[in-house]
Amino acid sequence: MPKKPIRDGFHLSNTRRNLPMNLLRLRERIMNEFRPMLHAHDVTEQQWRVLRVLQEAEELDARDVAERACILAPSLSRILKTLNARGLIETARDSSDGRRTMIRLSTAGNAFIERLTPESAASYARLEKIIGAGRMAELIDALAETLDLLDEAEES
Amino acid sequence: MPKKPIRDGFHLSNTRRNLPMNLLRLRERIMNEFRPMLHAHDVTEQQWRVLRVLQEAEELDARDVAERACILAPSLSRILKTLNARGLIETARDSSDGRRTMIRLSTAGNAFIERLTPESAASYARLEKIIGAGRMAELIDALAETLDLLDEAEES
DNA sequence: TCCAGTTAATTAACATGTTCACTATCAGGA
DNA sequence: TCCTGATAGTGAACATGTTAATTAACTGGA
Repeated sequence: MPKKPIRDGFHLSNTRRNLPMNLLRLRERIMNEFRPMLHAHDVTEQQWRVLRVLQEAEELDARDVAERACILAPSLSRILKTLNARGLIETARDSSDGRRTMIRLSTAGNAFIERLTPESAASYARLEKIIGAGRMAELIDALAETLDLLDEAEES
Repeated sequence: MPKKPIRDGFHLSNTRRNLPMNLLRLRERIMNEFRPMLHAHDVTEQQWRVLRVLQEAEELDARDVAERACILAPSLSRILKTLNARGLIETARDSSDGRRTMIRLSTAGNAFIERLTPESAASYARLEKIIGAGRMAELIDALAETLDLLDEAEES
């Protein structure tokens, strides 16, 4: 039986020292840098994530898009409908598995991304200047490593 | 003029090395640990954040609650309405400033939090075991420091 | 005192988050 | 072949995110 004293077994950590809260707060501040740009081009954060994930992968099924963009399946259904109606993506049933929907950027979608990329890169550069390139890289590494730890723990 | 070569001025960083994306991904994994508990007690993430922020502060106006819980004013309006109807909080107009709404936990609200605290603490402890207490503390510090940097930059 | 400018909060409208339910499809065995 | 179970995707319902517009209340001067 562990004997080490716990200060207060039933006390919640202060929200200023709370990991999920700090992740949320930092992300909010950072997104404030990007939101005006996205809004000016009439895309939401989530739509932009979908487009970027597609740009990286050429073609993906909906499941992979959802996972990579951190979007739940029901939300993705609606987002894909919107992006499709807007002509930014193309969808097709997988011939080898009738359940899957394959998704890819359209020519217009690629052009759209390229139009926004300079602004996005500029915002990112501003952030990097404030945070510091070194610190920013360390933070990204720390986040990625922690993600890996959670993935490993999940498999057991 | 800086001469250092930029690999591609108009190239977006890979989403696996993207700070906002990693913040989002890690937060999602972590919240997966807490969501079942919140759902079992019929509170949303956001409602829980509001309750916890109130617990820390005794009494706050809506503006402070919104800022501390990372919730926008329109969302908070709806959430307060829900929590009030449920008897977990009490609201009153500020006597010295008719615009402000002062908010505090009700007795039932305090009891509710205390009922969930053991489960929440247990989830947090599980996470800490997976991530490592040291790494977790470092990560929280790094996030807090980065937040401070952004705050300072904003003031100028 | 009056008024223009600011702030706190709410409402509206649309997009997304979240869980549940449901359909269609696939995979593996009896 | 049939059946059970698992997977991909969608629809529904309610809560929240996001921006814009609105109302009420405060503030600081002319």
